[in-house]
Amino acid sequence: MKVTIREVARQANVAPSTVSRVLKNSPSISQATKDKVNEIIKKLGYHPNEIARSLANKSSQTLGIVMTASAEDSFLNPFFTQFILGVTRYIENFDYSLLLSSAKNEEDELNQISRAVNSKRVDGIILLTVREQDENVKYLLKSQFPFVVVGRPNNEGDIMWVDNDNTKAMKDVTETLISSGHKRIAFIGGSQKLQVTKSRLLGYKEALQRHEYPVEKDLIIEADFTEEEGYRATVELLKKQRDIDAIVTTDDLIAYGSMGAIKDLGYQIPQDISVTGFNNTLLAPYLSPSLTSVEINATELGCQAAKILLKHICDEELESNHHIVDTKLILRSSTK
Amino acid sequence: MKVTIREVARQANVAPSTVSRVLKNSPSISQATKDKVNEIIKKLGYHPNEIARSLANKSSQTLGIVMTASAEDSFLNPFFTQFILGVTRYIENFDYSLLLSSAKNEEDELNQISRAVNSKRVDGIILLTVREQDENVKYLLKSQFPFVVVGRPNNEGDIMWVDNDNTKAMKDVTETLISSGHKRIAFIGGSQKLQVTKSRLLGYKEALQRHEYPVEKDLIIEADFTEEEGYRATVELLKKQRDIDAIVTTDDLIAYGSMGAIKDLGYQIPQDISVTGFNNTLLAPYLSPSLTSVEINATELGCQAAKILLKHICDEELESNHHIVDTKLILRSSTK
DNA sequence: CTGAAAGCGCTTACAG
DNA sequence: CTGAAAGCGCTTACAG
Repeated sequence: MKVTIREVARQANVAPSTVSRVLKNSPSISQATKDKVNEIIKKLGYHPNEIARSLANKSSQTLGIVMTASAEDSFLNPFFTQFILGVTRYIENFDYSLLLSSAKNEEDELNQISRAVNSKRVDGIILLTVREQDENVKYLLKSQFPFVVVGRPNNEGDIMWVDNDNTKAMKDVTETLISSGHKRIAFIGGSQKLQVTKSRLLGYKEALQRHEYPVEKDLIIEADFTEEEGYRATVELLKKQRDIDAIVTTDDLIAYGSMGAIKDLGYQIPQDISVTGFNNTLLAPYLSPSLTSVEINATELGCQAAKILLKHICDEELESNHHIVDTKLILRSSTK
Repeated sequence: MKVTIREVARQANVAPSTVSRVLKNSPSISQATKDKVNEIIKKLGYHPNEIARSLANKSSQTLGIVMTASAEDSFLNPFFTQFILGVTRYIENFDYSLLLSSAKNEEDELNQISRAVNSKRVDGIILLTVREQDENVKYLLKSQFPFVVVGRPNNEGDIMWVDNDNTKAMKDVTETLISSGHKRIAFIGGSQKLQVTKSRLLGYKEALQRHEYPVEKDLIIEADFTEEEGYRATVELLKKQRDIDAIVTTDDLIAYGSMGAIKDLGYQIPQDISVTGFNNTLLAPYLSPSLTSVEINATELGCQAAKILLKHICDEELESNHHIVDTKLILRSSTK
């Protein structure tokens, strides 16, 4: 037999509204009544129906995440799982849940998002990516629906976001290489249209300039986030240029491809050329040589994204509309 | 201004119940009325409130998954992400959603599960693991709540499950090695208390017996699912035994550790000793030599788990209480 | 083919 | 300190 608030009320000889107040531990209820009601609750094993609660409260106590097409195929990256873990860990303290949906492709993302928004099943949404002209962001802004994005958006002021300090992270990498004696450092990054590439490239340049190294255009090269592209870019680089003694990349997979090219061209890692990755994926410790990379702390990003979004939803004061999560350079055998 | 079914009804000059029927495309509504109502729905951008729907229907149109403690820390395994993807892809065709929660540890799992059950927020639950004496399973059984588990349970008859045919998979691996001329094949597996280890060990034995190879106790060794344990087990094996020319393992990480030990002891892979992994993790293609492994099709497992559970929830006829997902042996350079 | 009414299981403003 | 009533936004059995 199903037990509802009415049944509890009946057996406790009180009104349903009283039971409801006991449930939220309202100060206006006498201790005696609370004890009596709680006893019946326990006896009957009563648990409130959260659907009914959501309807009455007009709040689903749920956040939503749409797995984007791009997030899916990069299974190499533990990012998604770790991020989710950070989110769930944080929100369960507030009795919030996480609703997940997956988009088949880029266009499908908007469907998933609008469904989540319109169905009233979530109180807020976390976007795992931001694009240059982001339709998802535009839609959410127009709908005045609470959301937070992962990654630094163009129009920073308007929306909430969490991200690493990519510029600082890449500056660290480059400066570490400089201080260990590397003289000519190349940069292989993703599309320079991406904000994340821009930021990391900037960090690379800042480090060079700070140490009065020239910034050479020919040492900066674009590659997609694949092994093949890392390989291609590295071959291109090493065929034309001499004296390169380090290559920094913006992704472990690019670095892996790069390492393959370096070996194939007869160089040794790190004796002749040092290589660094980014994102500290599962791969990094298992490559040979193991790959120096940058840990981005995805769990912490998830936690902070949830935190900022939840605060906004609960109308709490936000000190800032964003949060920067620290990175950590993990030194391994691919650098000297 | 929020738009509800009442507002649509008012503007269309019909009753809310009629709008509701139009929404589910009830055959008892005239086409003229449907057209009229649909026009208003479109004009107002009306979307039903799914929370209210759930309450009225007593169905949340949602499945739940609890991330177990063990699932979390094996980030090497893309299993979780792929599985989730399979689930979401399948259920969205039925307008179902996926609710995710994470357990801090083994005991916390039951909390998460009972919360999901009692809150009425999910119509069914997917368990990512089954244990020997599984409290979660007991609880769900007692609650008469729909659920499906990943992995073959002890009391197969009672509950729904999806799994690979681990026995067949390992038999394939072993027979492939036999047919390529390997003479003395060792087995390193996880705890023999685990059903999955038992099944894989059985496959190994069946292959040997079928080809009239002796089953030697000394060639079968237990190790945890870590690199270190794979290393330890392999050293133990190779120190005591001669003429081993292949080692099959039940996990890529064990295989990775094993490969390290083989190299350190001065043997070549695969010339002297072939090695195989299992689960075809992200690692496998990137190791040197790249690792032969067994693809378990986690996405398909997720899809089938969702399918069987959804059918049960919808009271559809189930041909079977379980589903076996095919595995695929991926041959790479670690075997000859 | 359509509508009025009751109900899903809660919450909360109001009254006492 | 507590209760009766109305409401959250839907659905569906019943009546016509």
